[in-house]
Amino acid sequence: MKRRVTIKDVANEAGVSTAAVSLVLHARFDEDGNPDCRIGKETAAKILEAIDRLHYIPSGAAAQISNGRSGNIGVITADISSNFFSDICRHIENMAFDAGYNTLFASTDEKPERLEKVIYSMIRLGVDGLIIVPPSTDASALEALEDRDIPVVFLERDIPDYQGASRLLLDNAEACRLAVNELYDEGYRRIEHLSFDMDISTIKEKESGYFHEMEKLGLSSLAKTRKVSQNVTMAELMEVISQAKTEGTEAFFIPTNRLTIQTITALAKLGLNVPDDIAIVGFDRHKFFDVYTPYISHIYQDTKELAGRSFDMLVDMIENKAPGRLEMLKPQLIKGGSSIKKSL
Amino acid sequence: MKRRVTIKDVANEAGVSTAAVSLVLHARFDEDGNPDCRIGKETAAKILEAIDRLHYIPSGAAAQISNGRSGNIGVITADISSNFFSDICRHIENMAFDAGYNTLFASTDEKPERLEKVIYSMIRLGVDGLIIVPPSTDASALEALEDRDIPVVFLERDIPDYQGASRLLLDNAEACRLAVNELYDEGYRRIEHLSFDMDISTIKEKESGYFHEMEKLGLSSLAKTRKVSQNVTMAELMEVISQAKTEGTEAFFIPTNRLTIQTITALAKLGLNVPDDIAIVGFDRHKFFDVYTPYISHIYQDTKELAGRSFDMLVDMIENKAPGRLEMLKPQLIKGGSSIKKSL
DNA sequence: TTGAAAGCGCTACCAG
DNA sequence: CTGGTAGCGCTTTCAA
Repeated sequence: MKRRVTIKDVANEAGVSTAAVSLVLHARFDEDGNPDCRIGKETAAKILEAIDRLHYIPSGAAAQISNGRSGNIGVITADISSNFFSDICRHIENMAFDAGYNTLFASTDEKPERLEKVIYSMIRLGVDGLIIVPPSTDASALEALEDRDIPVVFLERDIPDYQGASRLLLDNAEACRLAVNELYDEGYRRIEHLSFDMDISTIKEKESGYFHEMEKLGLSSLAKTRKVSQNVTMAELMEVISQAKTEGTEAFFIPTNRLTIQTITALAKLGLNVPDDIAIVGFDRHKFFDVYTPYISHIYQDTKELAGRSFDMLVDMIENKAPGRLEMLKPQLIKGGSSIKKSL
Repeated sequence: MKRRVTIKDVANEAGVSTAAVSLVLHARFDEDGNPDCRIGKETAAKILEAIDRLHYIPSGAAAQISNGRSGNIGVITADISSNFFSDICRHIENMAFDAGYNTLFASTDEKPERLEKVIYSMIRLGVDGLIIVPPSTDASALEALEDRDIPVVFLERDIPDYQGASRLLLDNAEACRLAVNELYDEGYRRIEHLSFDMDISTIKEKESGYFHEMEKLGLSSLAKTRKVSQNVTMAELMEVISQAKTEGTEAFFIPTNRLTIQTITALAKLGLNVPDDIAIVGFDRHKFFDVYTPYISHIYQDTKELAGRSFDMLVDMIENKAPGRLEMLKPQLIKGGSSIKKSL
């Protein structure tokens, strides 16, 4: 069995103390090879050589235990295999890498009870901070984080009861305004809201935003929401849609990306045309939109911006002990053929 | 500043030694509440209570440092935001979770030089084993793993020069046979191979497999491969395709998922029809296929099986010191409308 | 400019 | 059945 190469081995090899090695390990060097710490240039060079020769890689665990910082940040989303979230994860991974952090990912599967377990794992592993897309508005799973003063950024969705976190949220009222008005302006009236039945801040905001807009347009009497379970089967969704079609629905505002895709699929299977049979404004972009005809009109939030700003907020909290703050992201409407004027 | 709750605090709170706490922490309990270690039922209960009261979470770092095992496995893929890989990651995450392992993810972006950095990070963090989708056939980035005898499983692609790893690979010769023959049987003759220009074992195997099949069918004179950079732009791809169309290409066998999607997109933008203008057999499934018409014929490898078998192989190596072994996965042809008989 | 040594939280061995 | 204690690899103070 091979033994781990430790800092001691390096110290021996270079004929110095472990302290010197540690110092050099964390030093930055100027162009002459001088470290920015109290170690001579020659000594430092000897040490670097020894590190190289022995293929030494310091143990993060040992470092973590002795100085309290892990250099890890955790990212908890609903599902890392979903398009929208894995995109965000990827951007965070890149930024974190450049900033010298490691990124740990985990998925909740939208199950509140998994959040607690995942947080437990992350704390066990050691994280300096966490970016979380909460699967519900329930704050109880975060107790362990509060206990430990671990900085948290809520991304895209909020847990209003949890104190001290930062938040990066989409202006959902504005998103609803854009979506509903787009359909209205193109001549649709029986505009319905189709969404998942979930206890998530954004889902709720979008629903009330929708009703609010319909009211402003004087369409309260036509306003209607249809909700499906997040595990909805294709057959069930098709049933819901044909039911709607029978009742005269003209357009759907679908405020989640996954359901947008599923609905398009269901419409295709039902042989219904977009937008002639049902017009659509969806939410978030999907690679898939590029190939589908007509192009799906959607509310767009830039994943790169989402990732970048949430990461910056987190690092600010970790490194500068910045207090939690709230930031809003402005949604954009991307127009496509799925919401163009009804041909009568 | 709040202080970490440690095993000592728990020991004090319960009035026992840290050793007792550690034992209880790792014990399993039968239905009577008896731990499977030499600790009395009452003592154990007291300890569990203390753990609960103090919201104690053990430090993985400290555990790792004292017993050498991290309980982590690493999964390195090309890009965690790609459909195919994130699917695999998700399945591994679930299995690992159930088996008591944590999963660490990282992406190489198909850049060989990033593999080395990512492996460095993983070793730093501590991993008991690694599942790797290599970005090239170059073994040099894995030196650090060899040094440390860290078990490795290559998934889907191989690095033939690296000794001692396990491998779970697709039978690419069979995949090519299925794909080319499907097109041949449907009446296509000018079947071309469209792929990325990359130094990856599977890409090369698929290319030679394609030529081999064309030869067996007596179509050597028509066999042709077109290669594009993995960063190909839509404009470039469209150019390649219209060029091919001009030259009389009837069908493409596209042995990577991403390029399959990109090609479909390009065809749509060029106003070319599938399969009448160009027939297609792609590789790997994409959610997107469900909505696209015609359904894209493709070679299918089950991500869940890929994930499950590679994870099992890895755990076997970690826990039973099993030697590296090679396993093959049989591809399947899923028939869709994208390869049906040419209408003359 | 450098080294010695005291912990960090935990496990595992050994003595009771 | 239980507790004391010596490390694990690293960082960081304190002395030299």
